[in-house]
Amino acid sequence: MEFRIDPSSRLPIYRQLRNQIREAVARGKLEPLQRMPSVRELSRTLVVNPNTIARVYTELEREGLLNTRPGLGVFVAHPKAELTEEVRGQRLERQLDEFLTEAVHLGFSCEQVVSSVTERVTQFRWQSDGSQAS
Amino acid sequence: MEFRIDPSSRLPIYRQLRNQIREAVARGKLEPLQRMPSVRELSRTLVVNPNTIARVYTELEREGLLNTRPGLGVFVAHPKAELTEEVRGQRLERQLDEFLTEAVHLGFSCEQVVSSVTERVTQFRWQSDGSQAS
Amino acid sequence: MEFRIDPSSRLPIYRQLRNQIREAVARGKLEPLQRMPSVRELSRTLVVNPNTIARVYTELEREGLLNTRPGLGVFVAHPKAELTEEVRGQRLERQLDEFLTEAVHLGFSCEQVVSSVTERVTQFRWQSDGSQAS
Amino acid sequence: MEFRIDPSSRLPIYRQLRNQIREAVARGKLEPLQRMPSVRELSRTLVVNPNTIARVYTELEREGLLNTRPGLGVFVAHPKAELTEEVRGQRLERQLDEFLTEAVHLGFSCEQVVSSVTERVTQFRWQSDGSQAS
DNA sequence: GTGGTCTAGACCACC
DNA sequence: GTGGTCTAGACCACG
Repeated sequence: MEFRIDPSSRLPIYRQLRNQIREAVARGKLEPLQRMPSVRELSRTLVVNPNTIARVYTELEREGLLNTRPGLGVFVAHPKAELTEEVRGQRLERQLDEFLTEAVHLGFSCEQVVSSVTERVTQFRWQSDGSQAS
Repeated sequence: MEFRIDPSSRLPIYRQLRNQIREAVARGKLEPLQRMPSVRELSRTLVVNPNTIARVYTELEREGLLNTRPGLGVFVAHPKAELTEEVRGQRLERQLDEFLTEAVHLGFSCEQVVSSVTERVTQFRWQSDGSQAS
Repeated sequence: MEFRIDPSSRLPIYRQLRNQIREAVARGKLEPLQRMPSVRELSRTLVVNPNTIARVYTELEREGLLNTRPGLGVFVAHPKAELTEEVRGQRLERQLDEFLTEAVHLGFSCEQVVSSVTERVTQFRWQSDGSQAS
Repeated sequence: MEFRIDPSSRLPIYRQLRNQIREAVARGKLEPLQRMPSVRELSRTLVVNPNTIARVYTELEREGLLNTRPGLGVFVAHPKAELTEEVRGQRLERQLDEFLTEAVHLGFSCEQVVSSVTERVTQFRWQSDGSQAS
């Protein structure tokens, strides 16, 4: 995996990196048990302070996406959904409305949006249906 | 239209309000030429610093969503998409990937996501197809 | 509320403070909507680096115990349980076993432990029953 | 006895193992005079560095839970509570408050907590009352 | 070697 | 004034 930081972005470095890792996991480009680059290593390659990298890893661990083993390194975790159905539904809806709002203001039509979704959705790693949701 | 500030959100007040206005326009709850509440009025009803409200209006005017007519008030603008086809496509894609990433991590299945979209999409005000921007 | 840091403790400063805040909330000594001391203020009174305080506040916000409003300060949040019943049950059990293990090694009897619990339990702020649990 | 290391735990290996041994003793699954697996043996079965196992045994010997007899192996010690009544009480209280704090934040009710305790308490090996320690 | 903690001090955004 | 981000550099614990 390669990550890239855009220093000219108004988005803080740690958020850029965090988002990229989250997306990579969601796309299956990073798989469970896989080892992440070490804090110092990523720090060197991205030319970013080690503390900033460590912060990203710490946050993603708290979210359950990564596991860190002291002395060994940081690893991609097995997915597990710990949230209530209600909360999960609310969050999906909120994200969806944000997306649709943006799409409207960009001037797209309903059909264009739906077809974008059905097309793009194939690039991600989904739970098999039935497992856990509303 | 009613707007609400959620103090428990980590999102700054001005962004919460800006997002709500953008969404209201996208949903057709605010229509072109409609008058917005004055800065002072909104400031009172939301119990928010007038400077903060003014900032929101200013930003939305820059985005082309609102028009300020000095002495008369602030009005919802007619939509106009000024971006190139390429930029619009990129932005939609980026927003979409963000949404899909979140959906994966929330543990939803592909089918659930697609059905949420097709259902929710009806609540927004879309361009009729073909006309899409320019 | 008063917080105290024991520099001679092997527990990191940020964990000491975090635990104290969590316990204060659980005991009702800190109530929802109440304002927390500012980062800089706590930093001065505890003679601890502001970054360390900020870290505590950030983590507690992510846990849902605190809300931070940029420019205004940090506030105690309204409680909300977002986790699955299953996860909640597992965590309670794990904490309980840890406690009981310690109690055994300290040489207490079953009766002494149960009476300690029933007595001590009154000092905390509980959900009314029925609301949400196994 | 079987011990298991959970890689997805943020707890260092040596602490996971130490806790498991302490809990096993408290539950009576490990009894006084019983022989523990050798350092090399445990190292192989858990796929853990021998130094790490040795460290655990050393620490538990210092705590008085284990006895090492050079050339013979490591054995579970006879329990002996050497602490003063005051210290024991303080420690129990501290552990208990920690447990109750967690329970509150998980959203349990008072009744649920008490019933969990009275139920779970039967799985541990308690001192008969009166004799409590010394 | 790995990650975790802490400090000092800078600069920015929010209200 | 508030909190948020980032850097530099130190020291410690883990395996």
